[in-house]
Amino acid sequence: MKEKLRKQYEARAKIAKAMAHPSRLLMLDLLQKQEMCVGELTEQVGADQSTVSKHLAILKEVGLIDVRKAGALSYYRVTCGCLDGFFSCMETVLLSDVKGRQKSLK
Amino acid sequence: MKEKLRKQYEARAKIAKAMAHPSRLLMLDLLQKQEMCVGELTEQVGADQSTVSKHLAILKEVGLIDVRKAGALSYYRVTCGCLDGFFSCMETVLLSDVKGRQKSLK
DNA sequence: TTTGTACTTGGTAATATGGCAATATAGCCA
DNA sequence: TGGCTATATTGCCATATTACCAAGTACAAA
Repeated sequence: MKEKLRKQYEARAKIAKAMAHPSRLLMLDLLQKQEMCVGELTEQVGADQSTVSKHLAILKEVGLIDVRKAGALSYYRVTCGCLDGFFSCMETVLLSDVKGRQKSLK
Repeated sequence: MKEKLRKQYEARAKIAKAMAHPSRLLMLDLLQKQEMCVGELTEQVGADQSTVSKHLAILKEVGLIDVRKAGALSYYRVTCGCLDGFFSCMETVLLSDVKGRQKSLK
């Protein structure tokens, strides 16, 4: 059954796609350190509140973040503890990419 | 200097974006196990060869893969060894997401 | 040089994404 | 209830992605 594999890659791609935006990466980074409400995030990100809300919906949709509602406030936080691995791997790729480009310039 | 941080998130987002497609994830998975030429990948992915070639260019652009040319053939391979961490984290998110959804249905 | 194989690149149409403004919804307090 | 604050949703537009076909390049064998 090859169908199942394809669906698995699609599911993974959704997660990667959810992370494929600088604002959302910043938000994940912030929310990993501590939970924050939309207003705080909006200030940090520096975009329109509606835009931030949309980004949050995307991250929540794939399960990367979760909400806790307290009155009129929505506190978001990261659900998984493995994001640091993601980020450090990205840094590795970025660094080796720089090295690779330098080598190819010689 | 907040500018520098923003650029870092943009750089990371490019990597995430490069991975944000099921075919490219499959290709990364395959190329991590062994290097392959475009023809072999095309067969595995099941898309047009030009499409596969473009996906490869995207992955190469961000430094996730590298080429080795042997005559008329182009052998691609993954450059970094930390992709397994990526994939397993994605699985974690997917699993916890399923659990979360089940819980919210109760 | 001609022919064939292996890739890559350019063109194009369909679809998806990202941003802001405007509007809607929800909780709180007077 | 009415008004205020905090979020979420919707509409619309500009831009980005993706896929395929067609055309182009590169290497190799004849």
